[in-house]
Amino acid sequence: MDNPTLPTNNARQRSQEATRNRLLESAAQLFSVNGSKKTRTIDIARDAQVAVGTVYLHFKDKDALLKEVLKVALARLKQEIAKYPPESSLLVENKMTALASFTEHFPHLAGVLFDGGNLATSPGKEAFDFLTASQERGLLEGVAQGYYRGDLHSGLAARAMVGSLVQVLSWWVKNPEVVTKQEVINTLTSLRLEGLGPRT
Amino acid sequence: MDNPTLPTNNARQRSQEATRNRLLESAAQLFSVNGSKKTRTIDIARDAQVAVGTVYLHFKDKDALLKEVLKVALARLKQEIAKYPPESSLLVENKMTALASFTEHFPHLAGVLFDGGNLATSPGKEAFDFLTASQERGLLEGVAQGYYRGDLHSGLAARAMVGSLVQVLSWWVKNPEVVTKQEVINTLTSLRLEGLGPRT
Amino acid sequence: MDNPTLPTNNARQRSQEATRNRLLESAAQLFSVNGSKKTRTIDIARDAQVAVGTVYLHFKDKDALLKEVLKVALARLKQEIAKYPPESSLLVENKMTALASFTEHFPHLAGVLFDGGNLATSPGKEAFDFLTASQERGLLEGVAQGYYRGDLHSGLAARAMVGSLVQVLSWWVKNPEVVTKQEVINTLTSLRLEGLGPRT
Amino acid sequence: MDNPTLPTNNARQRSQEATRNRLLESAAQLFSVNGSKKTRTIDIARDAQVAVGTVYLHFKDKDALLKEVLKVALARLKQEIAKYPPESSLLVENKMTALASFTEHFPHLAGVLFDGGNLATSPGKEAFDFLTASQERGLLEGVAQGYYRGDLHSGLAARAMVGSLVQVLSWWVKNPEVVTKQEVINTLTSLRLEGLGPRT
DNA sequence: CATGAATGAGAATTCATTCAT
DNA sequence: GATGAATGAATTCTCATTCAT
Repeated sequence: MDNPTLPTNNARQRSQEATRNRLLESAAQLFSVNGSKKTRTIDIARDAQVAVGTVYLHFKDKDALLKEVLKVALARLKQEIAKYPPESSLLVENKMTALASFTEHFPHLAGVLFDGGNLATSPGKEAFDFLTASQERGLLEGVAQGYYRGDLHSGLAARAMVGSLVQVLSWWVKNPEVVTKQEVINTLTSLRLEGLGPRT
Repeated sequence: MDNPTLPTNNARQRSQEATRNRLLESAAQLFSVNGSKKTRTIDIARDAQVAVGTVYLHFKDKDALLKEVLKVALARLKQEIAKYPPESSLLVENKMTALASFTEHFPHLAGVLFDGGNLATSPGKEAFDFLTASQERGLLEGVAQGYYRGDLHSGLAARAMVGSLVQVLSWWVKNPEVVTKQEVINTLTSLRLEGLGPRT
Repeated sequence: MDNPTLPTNNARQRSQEATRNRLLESAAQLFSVNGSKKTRTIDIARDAQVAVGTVYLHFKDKDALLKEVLKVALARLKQEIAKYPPESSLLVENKMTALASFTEHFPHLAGVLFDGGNLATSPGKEAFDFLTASQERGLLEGVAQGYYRGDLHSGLAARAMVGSLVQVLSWWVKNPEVVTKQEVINTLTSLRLEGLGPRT
Repeated sequence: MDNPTLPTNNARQRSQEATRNRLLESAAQLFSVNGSKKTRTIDIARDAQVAVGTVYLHFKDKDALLKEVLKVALARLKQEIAKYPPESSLLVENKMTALASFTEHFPHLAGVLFDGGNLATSPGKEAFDFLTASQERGLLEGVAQGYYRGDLHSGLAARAMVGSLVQVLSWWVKNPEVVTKQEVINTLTSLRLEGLGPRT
């Protein structure tokens, strides 16, 4: 009943996938700390405990590896956001919590995704556009339902919001002990809703 | 009164300085578009219409050139801010206007200064810290005087504010025709003061 | 009479040999099209529908595979020539027919055997020397018997003859529809015997 | 009247061109002896007494260098052929002399140009086609004027002739001491005109 | 001072070969 | 025997920096 080749193949496949994942993780970590340009492929390989050639077995070249990291990061981010029911998307706090959780669970992915330098690549742009579009959509919906003010340029406001998110989260990645997750969420949420104006 | 050598020297000095300035401008432009790591020194030289060697006549190395660009950018930004009386520093609109004017007049410098990748380098850090500290100081003052709410983590809030500034302005640099300067100022100002909450 | 293991062994042996032959064929084809240096072992394996490792089960290394291909090619060529009675070896037309038949039946082998690049390697040299020596021998015999002119440098003439053979046949391999086998044979034969001079 | 910059520029230009030529020569020599694939760029650089980087200063990559060598070779060959008056193009001996002279004066270029492996590249193909077309044209003209027989497939015959030329000349490059230039010319000429048939 | 060809250390990439499964 | 992921030496190619003119 057992074909002697199948288990082997499965084991191989599993180990291959494990190697690929290790490479993605190592790359994410090193890219997020030093930037992709300053990270040498050999360092990624070493960190993942494989030979240099193995990097090229799994990814066409260094750039393809970066793109794949960004792709994974975006997927994980979407996953995290999807945990909240879509009808609650207007609740700013939920969105901020999702973003903070993503950053908390996948700090390296966040570090790469929120890195300004990577936003120039196509998957980086896609990620950035996803965030901006998502913010703009939320803004427009809120305006339509009377929750938000309608006098702002939506594209500009969306960009401003993404800017603060990205800035705060990428800083938090590197300084996780300075503030708590809750503080991050609270600050982003209330700044967004009320700005700096005094509580009424 | 005229010494035949003096004009030559002056002319030389002037042309020398002109070359240096052209190099700074070319570097700023290229750095702002492609990032410093991806910009080759030979491209800067070409853009400034000089030989590669000339770059090294004016700057110790590529890194020194980047530092100088950031230094100039920061100086120009401070200059712009200094145009407003210090006692009015609390007026958010003035600050935003200064930032927008800086971006308008020196788009390439803004592009470099507000680039996430460059903010990580040591001279970039100084610029970033200046911005953050300036925001945080403004925030704390405002809180002390009762204008601003006092329940936010000041470092976090400052970073969020810098994030939206940087994001909006660096986007505006690349899309100057989409929104007017006044829209940029208004959006940043009212988002900061009132957030997305509906007008009362 | 039949041992249950024997058929298995025979089957194995047969499949083993089949694999080896597939590898030789794939190698011949790829070598003949792209040259051995530009052909990757993995491509040979893929073409033969086996894993890379299998190549090394049948051949010590890539070079041994090339040598084997050339050896097989030379053997097949000799086989084809042997179909004609030795006493008729002087009949140029017979030789040409043998060469054309070899090329027709084993185009890939001909492609490898007649490839200038491969003729430089040690096993290629053997093949090339066989061809040249065979031509030279024929020439000298013909001279001795008064059929051929005796004023040519035999080595040089032999080389020239091999050159035209190789050139024409390797071109024919790639353009089989342009000329018929008979045209190839006729052209080679009469060019050899009479040159371009007008018929008397 | 003398601009102090001009002499410098000229000297520079001359030295640059000299370096480029040295690189072309070294490449031709090494390619012709070992083939382009087995020749390392660093060896070319060493042979030309420059650093590796210099190779890439003058040629986009290794392949561009090979193509340039082939281009130069073809140009020189045409030059040699052009030394004879066009109306004498029917004189086979003149053509053979031109080819032999080219081979004699530029053995490395001949070695590369007549290498089967290089005929796959576009400039190699161009060179080969030039030779074949030139042979075919001569053949057709000769037939028209009644000098040559008209019963051969011209394309096939042209290829056969190119084959013997290339073979003989590339062999002569590597064995210059075995036969004299005159023997080469005589053999090629009379084989072409009369074949192996006995003198009448 | 300015030039730009040359340098060469350093990084990316390839691919024949191995070996654990 | 067969497999194909992994290896790493070997090679190509890049680019900041120098220095003779």
